Amino acid sequence: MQILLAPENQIQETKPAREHIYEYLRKAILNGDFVAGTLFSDGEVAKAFKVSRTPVREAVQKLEAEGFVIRIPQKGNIVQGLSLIEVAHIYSIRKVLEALAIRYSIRKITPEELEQLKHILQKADWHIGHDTMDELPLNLGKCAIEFNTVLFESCRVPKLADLIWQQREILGPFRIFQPLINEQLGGRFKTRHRLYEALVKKDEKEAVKVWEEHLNSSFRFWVKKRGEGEQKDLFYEFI
Amino acid sequence: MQILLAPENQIQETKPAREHIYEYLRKAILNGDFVAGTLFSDGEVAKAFKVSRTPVREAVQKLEAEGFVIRIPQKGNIVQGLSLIEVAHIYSIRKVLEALAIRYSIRKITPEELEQLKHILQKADWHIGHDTMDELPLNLGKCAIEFNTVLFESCRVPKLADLIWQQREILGPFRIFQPLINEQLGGRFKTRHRLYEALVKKDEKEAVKVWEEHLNSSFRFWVKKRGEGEQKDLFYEFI
DNA sequence: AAGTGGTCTAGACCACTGT
DNA sequence: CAGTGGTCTAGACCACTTC
Repeated sequence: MQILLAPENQIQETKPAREHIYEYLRKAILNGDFVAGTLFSDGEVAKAFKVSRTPVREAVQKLEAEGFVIRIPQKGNIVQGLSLIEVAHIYSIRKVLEALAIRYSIRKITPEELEQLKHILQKADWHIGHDTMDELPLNLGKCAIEFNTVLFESCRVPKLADLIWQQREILGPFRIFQPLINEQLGGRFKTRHRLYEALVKKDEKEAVKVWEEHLNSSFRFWVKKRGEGEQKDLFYEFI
Repeated sequence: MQILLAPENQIQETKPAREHIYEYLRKAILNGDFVAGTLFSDGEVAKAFKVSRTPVREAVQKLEAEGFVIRIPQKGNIVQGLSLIEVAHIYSIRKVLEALAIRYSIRKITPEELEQLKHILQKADWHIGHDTMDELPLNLGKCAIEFNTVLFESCRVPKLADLIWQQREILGPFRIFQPLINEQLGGRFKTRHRLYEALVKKDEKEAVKVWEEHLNSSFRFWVKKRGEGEQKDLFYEFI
């Protein structure tokens, strides 16, 4: 795989090598540096990282378990891509999981967490008012992640939060976020404001509805961005 | 861990050793042979299986990723138990995931699959009519698994089916099934009959409702079986 | 200081691929 | 039948614990 450049970030930390490798490969896939369909072997990676093949194999096994990579017996590892249909499926799964999380949050969120959410929203508003067009997407992205982190923690169901992040990460946080922000700017945070209000009022129906709409529009954006005329088939795939 | 007996099933197949070990440990945990809280090290297992520590480590890493085991840095691996609260969470997650699968199935199930489901139900009825009390639980259990397999395949969303089986397996298929069958015998399959009818009629609301009730009663059974007076706290945990 | 556990390396071995 | 890829072993090394 000529794609993989030797990583300068060979920061010798205390973390096990397989974790470095795992994170490096995962990021590369999510960023799209590592194009879907690319074939690579453990040996190549081992050489690039100057380690033996064992830690690489372990890293790749983890990636395989999470669906980022497919290991084909005597061929090598293939970077997994996502068809639009699979994206639709993931969004459908996210809708039910995140709706469940919100229903838990309504019951369990603490006043402190509500305060934190409010604070993050204020920060986002400040950025919208003061940032240059260059900085804004990045900062707003950070705020969104902070908001979601607090939100999904507040449900107090760790396993559910894990599942949600797992699904979210498959979609790749970076690939889509920049242009999404540019296009929909404030909209993203208006829905978060509405969600916040619903959480304060403990209005479960409204909270779930807001968030589902949020995800619907997020998915519509995906379709628009890389729909290859196949939108019609998606009717049965996104529910 | 004095618990682990040397496995007689050292069936030298073509499968990698780590898979054998993974499956062995996983089954042992699910069966309850491997009591929650047990501490063990890779080395012990390696010795018991007469392999080196590398494949064991890889097997345990996989178990850790799936939440069956926790690896504690300089201590060893601990078999993960489930509190009743966590069981409640898993049932809540299962409800939304399986409901989604059924909504997909309503749209996508093929006539052949409906035929298969019908056939499995007939087989189950036959067992209820003809089996001895000894055989019945096992056979009915097999039918249930067959039914579920066809059902969750029929949604045509592989990732969703994976997630569902993953959640189901955490609960341990064996630990609970025997007594459950004995107690509720035909009831389990009455709900499956009703689900089948709803699928035929493409009645989404009814299908989802039937299945959610099915899971509710399944969870109630868990609580009854090992509720340690903490039922009250569960009110907020199972939704 | 000895012991235990975790990680990695080097290299052997085997299975499959592809001329 | 050489080449590549996947798996495992033996053993070294290091970190942390325990006495």
